[in-house]
Amino acid sequence: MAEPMYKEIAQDLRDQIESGALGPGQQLPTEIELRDQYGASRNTIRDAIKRLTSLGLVETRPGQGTFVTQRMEPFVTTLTADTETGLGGGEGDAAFSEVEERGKKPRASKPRVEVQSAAAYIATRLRIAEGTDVVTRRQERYIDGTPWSLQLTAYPMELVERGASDLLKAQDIPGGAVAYLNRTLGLAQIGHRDRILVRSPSQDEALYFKLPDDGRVSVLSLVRTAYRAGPDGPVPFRVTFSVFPADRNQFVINTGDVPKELAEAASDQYFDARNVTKDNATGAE
Amino acid sequence: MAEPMYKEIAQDLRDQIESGALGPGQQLPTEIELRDQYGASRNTIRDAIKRLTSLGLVETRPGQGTFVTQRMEPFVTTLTADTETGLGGGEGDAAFSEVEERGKKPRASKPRVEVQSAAAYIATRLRIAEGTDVVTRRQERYIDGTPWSLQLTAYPMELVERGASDLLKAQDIPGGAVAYLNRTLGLAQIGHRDRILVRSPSQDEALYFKLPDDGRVSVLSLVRTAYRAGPDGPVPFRVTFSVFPADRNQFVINTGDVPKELAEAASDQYFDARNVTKDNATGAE
DNA sequence: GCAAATTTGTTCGTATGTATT
DNA sequence: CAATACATACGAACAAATTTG
Repeated sequence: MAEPMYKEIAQDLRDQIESGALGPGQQLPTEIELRDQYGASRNTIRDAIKRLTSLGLVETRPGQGTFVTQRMEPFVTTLTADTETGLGGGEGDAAFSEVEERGKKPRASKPRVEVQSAAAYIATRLRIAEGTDVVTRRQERYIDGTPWSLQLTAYPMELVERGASDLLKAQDIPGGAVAYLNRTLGLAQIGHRDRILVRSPSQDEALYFKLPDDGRVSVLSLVRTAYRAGPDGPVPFRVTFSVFPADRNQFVINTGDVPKELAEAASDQYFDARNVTKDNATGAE
Repeated sequence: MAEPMYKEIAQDLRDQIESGALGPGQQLPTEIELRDQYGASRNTIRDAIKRLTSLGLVETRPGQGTFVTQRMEPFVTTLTADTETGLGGGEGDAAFSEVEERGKKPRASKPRVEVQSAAAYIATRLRIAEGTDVVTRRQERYIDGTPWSLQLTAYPMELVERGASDLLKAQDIPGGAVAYLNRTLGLAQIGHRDRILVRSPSQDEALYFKLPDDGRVSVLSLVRTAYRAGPDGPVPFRVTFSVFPADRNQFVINTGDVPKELAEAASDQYFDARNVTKDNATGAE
């Protein structure tokens, strides 16, 4: 009984949830009922519930009650490119067909195009001088009406000057920008590098994705730099920053020869992964 | 002033932190001082600080004070395989050299080997019947003494029976298990598929990684299924489950031809990524 | 459509415990 | 051992959101 009361209560409720005694979507007893059940004050009960909320196990709805969290059906994005289109990672038309294959309704906003002088984080990745003009194209993606990702792609203005004027149009580029640049400028993408990290959402991101404003749902940030051939090795010509809420997204990376179909459902993945480290922490080195 | 007081106070402190007025590691005023500064009760101040804690912006140390969070230097793992060894994703020796290249001291526990009948989450991925014997090898990895990842790999017992008896030894397999299987059984890995998701840590994982016990730091779960050639397409022969705390890990995926060196530091990555969606949320579709 | 009842949210005061210096 | 700072716990009152009658 070394643990404080609110943690004991939280643990007790947690066990009930994880054992399935309290199923997803089910309502917990009210704070008053729990107060009486556990013989604690309402504030202590609230501390216990706050803990469960922070763990993502329950959510409270003012005027209604406290409910066991219902997991959203995650969507799976394949990060490795289709070798023909050079796409992948939720880009352009490739993302759309991947979504549609799974019986969902994808939608993307019209791109918002801007010409701006490159900030450091863009300039570094495109290996151009800070302040050089770049075209940025911003887009949001939805699946079945739920906001799924935010995306910003930057191209050196030089590509427009050389004839790729459609980059400035606030319209989707049919077949994708990579194919367009190849057609128009003979610019071939020879590879790309993705960089992944997880962080808590900015306030804007939390608002846009309708995430709880206390940062308990992380976002996954994906930065893709695409390269064309150059005399001294690959040269970057495009950088895309994507943001995905971590509670509704999974990612797949295929290397070499792998089966076309995934072996297991996205929803399984979540529960399976928890079993792995069961006794690991206690194990000595 | 629609917002409750504790949120206003939290926002004010948040602005100070994000503007740099309060730098990493710096101590905030004590609860009593903040109470006087803002003219609120101590409990309200504590609510504000709890919010900042949940956002990962500050951490409190009993008896000492509240401090702006110091970010750990993230470590970067390359997920795509070295085509020669077929490794990648923090596996075996490949992981070690990647760590050492960056001037860190890697260490891995001796593998803990078990023979067990395959649970569903292993059997599905190896396409074997549930209950079939599998060899599991568990390992923990450290970088400069900090626990960095937990890993469990499962092989069908059939591989041991066919002669790969070293899989049962509680020792590292020099050159990696993939090379060993190739040497011993002529079993060539032709590809692998990674599956990534982010979730809150289990209690064991939080303990092992010394993460705060309220689940505010997520873990990234990586499931890698490796394939060999078969008459009807790729056949899985190995599945690895890895868990990485999201606050100290980044990942890189190379596709096609890309520069050897990364364009930017791991620590930049974090801050850069936040700038991207600045005005995105407010923008109409 | 409105009022009452229910449920969670916010804020305060107070007392005492625990960790660190 | 004393002082300081955060942690736990209780009680109370009122506010805000939602459902119900």
